Amino acid sequence: MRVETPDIYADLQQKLVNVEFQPGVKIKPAELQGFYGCSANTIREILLRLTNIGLVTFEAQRGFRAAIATQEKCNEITKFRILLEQEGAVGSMRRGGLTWEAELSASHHKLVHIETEIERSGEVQGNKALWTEAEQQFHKTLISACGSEVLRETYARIYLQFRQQMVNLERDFGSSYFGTIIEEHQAILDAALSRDEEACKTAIYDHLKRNIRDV
Amino acid sequence: MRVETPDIYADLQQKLVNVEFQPGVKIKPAELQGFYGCSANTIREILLRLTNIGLVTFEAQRGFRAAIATQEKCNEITKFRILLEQEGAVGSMRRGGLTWEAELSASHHKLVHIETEIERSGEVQGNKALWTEAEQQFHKTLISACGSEVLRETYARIYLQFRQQMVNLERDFGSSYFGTIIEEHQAILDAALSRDEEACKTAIYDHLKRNIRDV
DNA sequence: AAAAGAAAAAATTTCGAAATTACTGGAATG
DNA sequence: CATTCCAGTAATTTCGAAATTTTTTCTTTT
Repeated sequence: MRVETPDIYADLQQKLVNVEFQPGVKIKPAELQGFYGCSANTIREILLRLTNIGLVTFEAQRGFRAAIATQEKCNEITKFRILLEQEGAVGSMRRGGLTWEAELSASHHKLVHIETEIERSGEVQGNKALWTEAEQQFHKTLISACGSEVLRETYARIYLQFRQQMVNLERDFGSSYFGTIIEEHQAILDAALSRDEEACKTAIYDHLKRNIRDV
Repeated sequence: MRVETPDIYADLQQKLVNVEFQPGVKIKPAELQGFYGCSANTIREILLRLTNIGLVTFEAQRGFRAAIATQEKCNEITKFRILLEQEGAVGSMRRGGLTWEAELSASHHKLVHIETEIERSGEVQGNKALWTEAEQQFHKTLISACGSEVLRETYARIYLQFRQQMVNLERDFGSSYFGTIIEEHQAILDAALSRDEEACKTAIYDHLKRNIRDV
């Protein structure tokens, strides 16, 4: 197996986000070297870059680990995500035009389609990567017209950390879960398209509040 | 000259923040290697980590540059900094106790001392590093009790970028500059200590708004 | 038997060089 | 005269191994 460095980066990111490395587990360049067919140094460099976005932790002389968060930190990530998403959504509602509305509708449509399918079939595991991608796209599109690249980049980081630490560890992907999620995404879409800033902020909060838990 | 890796990191960060590398200029590991007495690879790794905090840009196969921002991006950084600092300050006002108040007073006292000295003597250049440090400490302390490590880390990044892109490029360090700054810092301190959230948010905005310019 | 210490093993970090890729300046072509 | 092509040069990226540091294991001591 011979792949380019950017592909290795993408693959590792995807594996981390989807918890193929258990949070807290050690990640040794020398072990991945064989799998990816490159030197340990190249892996090291990639891991160093993944620490930038918070998916990996790095301690000098002690190597890398898949990031692990306490419940308190999970709460921080969630609250911070809410702050950024509310700010970004409001920005988009003020500056976004027809193109933004169309893109938001489109990404929502795709998302609902996948969520409905999962709810109908009950098959979560096989559709998770597909759903992850669509969910990210919807939220990304929501804030895409906010006019701040800086905000979007920070949001992207936090979103991945959120996913790594929470979505995949969700206790209950049971029967009613996707039904609820569908409603929440609908509420965000409706508020955004009708340019109701307060309603949209509330909908975002309601969508994410389940991840804030008592310590 | 033989130094440890963390020292090289700190030194380069300090140089970048204080614009000893002009924004946009190429930074070549092979050239710094001699100065720091280590291999080019070590420099490369350090630069990679400095891209994490936005002080350096990296493009595959094209190496590193001191980050350079358009006026638009400067505006984004400023607005984002305002958002984070307002959120953090409000958090501190709600959760911070006597210790926080004392630390804030202390860092403000130091800052005012330096600013007054600069205003009196007119000697900016020689005191800049000292002032930079004190200014950062004050703002950092302001949000230190907000209860969110995630927010504080993001703020730290943005603060450094702000400094790199703006403070050092400030057109006018003239006579009245530090007088104005002193008043603004005082307004922030007063509002924070009296737990007046709206006044504090306004004071933060007023302190930073000069950096938002028309494109 | 627990704690401290020493030796061995494993992992991380640094290095110098080889391989790859981008850049520069000049010659050939239209 | 401008443009493209080509070689030479310079920079970046990758590599495998050496040096350093941490971790583990086994011995010794209290």
